[in-house]
Amino acid sequence: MKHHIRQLIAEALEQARSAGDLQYDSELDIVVEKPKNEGQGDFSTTVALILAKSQKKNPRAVAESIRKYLPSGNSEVASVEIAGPGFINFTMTREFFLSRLKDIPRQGDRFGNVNVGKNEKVLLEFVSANPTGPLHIGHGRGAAVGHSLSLLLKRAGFAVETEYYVNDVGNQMNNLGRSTWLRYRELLGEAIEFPDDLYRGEYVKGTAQEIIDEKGKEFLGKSEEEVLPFFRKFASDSILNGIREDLNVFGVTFDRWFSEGSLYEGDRVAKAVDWLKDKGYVYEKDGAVWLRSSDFEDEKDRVLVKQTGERTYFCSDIAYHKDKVDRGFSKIIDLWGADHHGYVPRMQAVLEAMGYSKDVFKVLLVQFVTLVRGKEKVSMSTRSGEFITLAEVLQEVGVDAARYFFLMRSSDTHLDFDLELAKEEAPENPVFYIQYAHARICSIFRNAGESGLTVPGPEEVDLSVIEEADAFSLIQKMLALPEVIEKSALAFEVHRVPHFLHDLVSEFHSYYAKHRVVSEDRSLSLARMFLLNCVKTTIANGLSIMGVSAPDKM
RNA sequence: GCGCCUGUAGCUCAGCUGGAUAGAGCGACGGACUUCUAAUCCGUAGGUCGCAGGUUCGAGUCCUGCCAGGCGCACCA
Repeated sequence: MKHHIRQLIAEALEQARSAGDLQYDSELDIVVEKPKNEGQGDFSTTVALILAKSQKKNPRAVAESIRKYLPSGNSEVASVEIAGPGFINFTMTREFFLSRLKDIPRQGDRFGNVNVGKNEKVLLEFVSANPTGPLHIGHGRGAAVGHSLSLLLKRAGFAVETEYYVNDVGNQMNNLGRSTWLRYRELLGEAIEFPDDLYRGEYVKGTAQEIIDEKGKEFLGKSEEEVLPFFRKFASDSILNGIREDLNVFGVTFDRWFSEGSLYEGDRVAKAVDWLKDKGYVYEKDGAVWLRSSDFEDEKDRVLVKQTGERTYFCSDIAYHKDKVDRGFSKIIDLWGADHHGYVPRMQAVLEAMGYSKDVFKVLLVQFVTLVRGKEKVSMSTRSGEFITLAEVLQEVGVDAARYFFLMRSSDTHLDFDLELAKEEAPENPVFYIQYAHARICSIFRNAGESGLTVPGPEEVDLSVIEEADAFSLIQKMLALPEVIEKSALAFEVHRVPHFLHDLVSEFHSYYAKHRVVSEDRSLSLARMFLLNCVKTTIANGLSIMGVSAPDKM
C-alpha cells in the first residue's frame, strides 16, 4: 500500500526534476509513513524535509514543487496537503481502501506475502543443541524464533531451508557415554562416586534404565573401553530422539539434521583447513595449528588443531560453514544463544577468509529467558543439571502460549516468561486475546448462518455501505500486513508480528463492541461480514507465521 | 580490564532506515452484559525516554563520555 504512494511520489519527483523545479542526482530514499494524529491524512512523506537542504530552499517550498505533480482529486487520492515544517500528507478515497480490501479474500492464506526475497537461497540454522541433554527453556526460545523466522522469510519471498547441526562427536559424547555407564552400574547396585565433570542430570539415569530394560546386566564387569562405544551411541541417540520429539510437539521441524560427524567422512574437515592454508591463513605454533583470524575482526588467532592432534569444535564448524556456502546459499543465518556471542567474530573471520562478503553470513543472538511465576523468579541452575525443560513448559502452558511468549519480545532483550500468565485463559493473556478475536469472528459467522447469511465473495459484495471511520482504520491496519512482513523479514525481527496482531485485534474488538454485524439491514450485514472475514484471514496468516493456532471456537 | 546486548509509566515491553503532541499490556481506580462469545469494551491516573555533552531545521532513535544490569573473553563444545 505504501509502495503505491511511494510510486506516486517518485513519479512526481521525476517530473519536478525534468521540469527543472528540483535538482538532485542520487537515488532518494522516499519515506512514507502513517501519521499518528487525526487530520494529517492517511499517509505522509518527509521527502521535502530531506530534500530541502540540498535544494537550499525552505522545506515547504520544496513540498509545494512536489505537490504540483502529485495526482489528487481522482478515484484514489482525495487530496494532498502540505503541513507543519513540510510534510506532504495524502488523504485517500474510500474506494482506494475498499478495492484493496477485496484483495484479501482473493489472496487468502497468501495475503501478506511479498517478494523482497526474490527467491534468494537462505540457510537458517537454529537450536543445534548438543545431544547431551534435553532441550531447556532457552532452546525453546531459539526454536520458536528460528522456526517463525523461517516462516516469515518464506512469506517474504526467500527460499529458506532450515537446519539443525548435531554435535555428535568429541569429548562431550564420551562424557555422556561415561555418565550413562556409571548410572547403569549404580542402578544395578554398585556404589558409585559420580564425578563433577560428567552429566549429572536425572535424564541420564533414565537412559541407563532404558539400557537395563533392553539389555539387562550384560555389560556388568566389562571395562569402560569395551562398553563406551555402545553407551555413547545409545545415550546420544536416545537424547536426540527426545529432542526431536520435543520439537515435534512444539511444531518445530527442520529440513535437515546435519551431523558434525558426517564432516569427518571423506576428510572434509581436513580439506577445509587445507583450503584455508592455501590462502595463507593457517600456521603452526607451539605444536598446534592456528587460524589467523586476527587478520579480520577477531581479537586473536584461534586454534584449529590442538597439540594432542585433536581438532577443535571451531575446526569442524569451519568445514560446516564452508559446506553451507558450497551448497549454494547466498545468505547464511545462524541463530545462537547470547552466551555464544564471543564466537561471532571468529566465525565471521572464517567466512571472510573464504572470500565472502560480510553480509553473506549473519549471526542472530537470542538473549536469555528467565522463568517467572507471577512475581517470583523460577530458579534454574545448570550446574546441578536441574533446569526447566522445554517439555515441562509445554506441558504446563501449552504450545500456543509458549510460542507466543517466546516470540513477543525482541530477540535481543532478555525475556521474562511468566508461566502463570501464559497458562491463564483470561484477557490478560495476549495469546488468548488474539485467538479469541478469531474465534469470535467464526462465532459471528455461525450465528449469521442461522439467519441464512454467508460471507459474500469479493465480486458480489457491496462495500459502499461501510462508512464508519473505525472500519476504515481497521482496513488500513489489515492492509499493512505485507509491510509488516517485509520489514520484519528484512530486519529478522519476528516480534513485530505479534505486536501487529495485538494492535489489529484490539481494533477489531473495539469495532465489534460498537457495531453490530448481523442486523436487519441485509446488505450492511453482508458488507460487515466481508470485512470481518478479511480480519479473520489477516489474524490467521499472522498467527501462522508464529506457529500459533487460530481456533474456530474457544 | 576488553567486547556484545540492554536501560522508555509502579511492573513487562513497543517505538519501523531521526520527523508532527512518546505508545501498548499488566497492575490501580471508575463504568458497560434482556442484544452476534464480557476470554470483550469504554474511561481516569501514571513519563526529566539511565546521566552529561555533541551532531541538525528536528534526537527515545545518530556520535562521545560516564553510571547500572546481563552475557562473554579456552589448545570446551
